[in-house]
Amino acid sequence: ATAYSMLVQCYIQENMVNVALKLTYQMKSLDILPSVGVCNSLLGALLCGEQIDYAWEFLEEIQCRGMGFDVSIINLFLQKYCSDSNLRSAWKLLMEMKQCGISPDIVAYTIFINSLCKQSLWREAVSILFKLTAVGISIDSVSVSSVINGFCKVGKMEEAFNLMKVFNISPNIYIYNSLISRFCSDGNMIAASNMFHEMSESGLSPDCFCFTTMIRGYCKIGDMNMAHNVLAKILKRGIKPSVVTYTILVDCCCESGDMEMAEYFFQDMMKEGLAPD
RNA sequence: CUAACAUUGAUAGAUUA
Repeated sequence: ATAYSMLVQCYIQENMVNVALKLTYQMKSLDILPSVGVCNSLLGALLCGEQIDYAWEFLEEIQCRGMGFDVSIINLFLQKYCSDSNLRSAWKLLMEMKQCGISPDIVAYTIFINSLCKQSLWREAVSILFKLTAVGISIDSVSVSSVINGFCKVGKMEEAFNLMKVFNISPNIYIYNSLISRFCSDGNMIAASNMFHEMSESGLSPDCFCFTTMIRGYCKIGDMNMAHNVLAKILKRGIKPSVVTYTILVDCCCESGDMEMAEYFFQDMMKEGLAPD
């Protein structure tokens, strides 16, 4: 069974999903049941590659054979609906899974909540959070950060801070980055850098996303020195900058007509082994 | 039964008739 599982995983990584699928069916005919992990990777790959019919077919097979069937598998389908903005089907699935004896977990609800926020339905998102606490599902920082990000995107900062208080969540780097990102968009680099320091001082290590957000902020107010500074900090810390990091810098230089600087950042990106997109 | 591994959710840039 382990050998089969590893093979399947490898085929998926090599983008040979169909081979992996066949192999899994072969396992079943030998009465070897693939684990939940294997089913998950396979379904994830199928849904990602828009081979949705195969995915459903495989799901049925999973149910019939009594293979590892749990909430994480359903969550993949939920995620698929939500990334297609098909909230109605997602909600239907949430309801139906209960009837199959699988109760949605915080991950399932977070997928849905996140999708609500993306469509500016914050009230609904928050009300689900409250309902969950009422039925004894504990709210984690991921679910809250999803809503906070939604609030930050539209500048509802008070609501964002409030939510943290209400659910007694201390900010992690995702939450900090959402907040900082708002300040950067507003060109308020004083607030942004204060937040950034607060984050570092509370023992969290900012990642490439956080630094990139700061770079975007400094670029926005035309402070290329500080932007450059932040980039230097990233490299010094041994964090890998991304294509996005450099794109922001190059874009900013181009806009201000400083082609020399733009060229410099572009070359630097290549040196880091990053391919422009 | 235990352990290990694998699997599902949140954050940054650019594209607009």
